[in-house]
Amino acid sequence: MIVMEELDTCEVPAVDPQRVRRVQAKMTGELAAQRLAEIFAALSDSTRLRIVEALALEELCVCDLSAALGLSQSGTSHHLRTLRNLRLVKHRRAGRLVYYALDDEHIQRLFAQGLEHVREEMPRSLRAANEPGRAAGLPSEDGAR
Amino acid sequence: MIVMEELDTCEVPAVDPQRVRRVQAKMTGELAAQRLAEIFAALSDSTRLRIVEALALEELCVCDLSAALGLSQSGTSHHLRTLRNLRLVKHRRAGRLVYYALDDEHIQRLFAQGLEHVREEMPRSLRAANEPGRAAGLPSEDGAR
DNA sequence: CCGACATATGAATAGATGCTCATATATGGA
DNA sequence: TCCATATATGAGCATCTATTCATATGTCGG
Repeated sequence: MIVMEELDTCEVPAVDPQRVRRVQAKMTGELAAQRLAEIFAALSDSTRLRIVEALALEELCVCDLSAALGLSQSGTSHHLRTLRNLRLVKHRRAGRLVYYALDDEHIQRLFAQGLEHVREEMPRSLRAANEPGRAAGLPSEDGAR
Repeated sequence: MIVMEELDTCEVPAVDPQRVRRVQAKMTGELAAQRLAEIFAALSDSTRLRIVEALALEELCVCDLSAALGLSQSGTSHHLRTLRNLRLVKHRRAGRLVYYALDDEHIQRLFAQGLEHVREEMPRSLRAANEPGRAAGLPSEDGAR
């Protein structure tokens, strides 16, 4: 039916055309793939992942988030914008502060699911993960008060 | 205990030091975050996502995969290497052909979970997703046989 | 062993991305 | 209104990444 002139667009001859067609018929399509890729891209940066993990624990304002992860204010804000644009986080103002939180549980589940996979592959290296008490240059007990 | 000299490493004053410490204590740590980021990075490309989706449907050799998605042989191979390096796909030889498949269900679940999220956000645009019968330049019914 | 086919890989290039510095916006208090 | 604080944003730079082209490796049939 369709075109047919452009059979070998990709110059690759199919070994099993039936299988090829079967797969194509079930594929979701470029559009959704691109949208999904954007979401995974947002999670493809370790810094942003840590932000997501922190926000999964509790709502945080930008400065506390920066402090907790040892990031610059600017960098934190840029990352938050990325997450915001994809509606992965939501925010609310409280005076001059802006509190961020995960927008829904989907991302949290994605994160959890991924972590589960990682844990299986890093049996021992995971041990070194949860460091003592500080992860960056945080106020340790009496830093700021 | 620990260092303490470097309190304001990030130059950002914490609003609620207690909350900051609480979050830090529960964080997984850079290491796991980086590993996880690598995995999400592998899924952050729409082409690779389509490869994953195709392989989730059924095992495919490189040429059929290329044909199904309309990709060049070289490009397909490069992407497969990326996925292979992260142990997201496994492969087996069958003569000159090499068949690829997802390595475990973790990735499939990640993909499915992500797609679920996307579907919620794209109620109507999703309709245009599953195109007629061809997605690339595939053999249409009698192309190669 | 040789030619054909399937896959893998290296190099080169164009485009995307994270980080930092400087600055803009917004809110609250004097 | 003016200043201080909290956050957002734009520009510039160094780095990474996807894609393509050329070529290498590996397997089968003769």
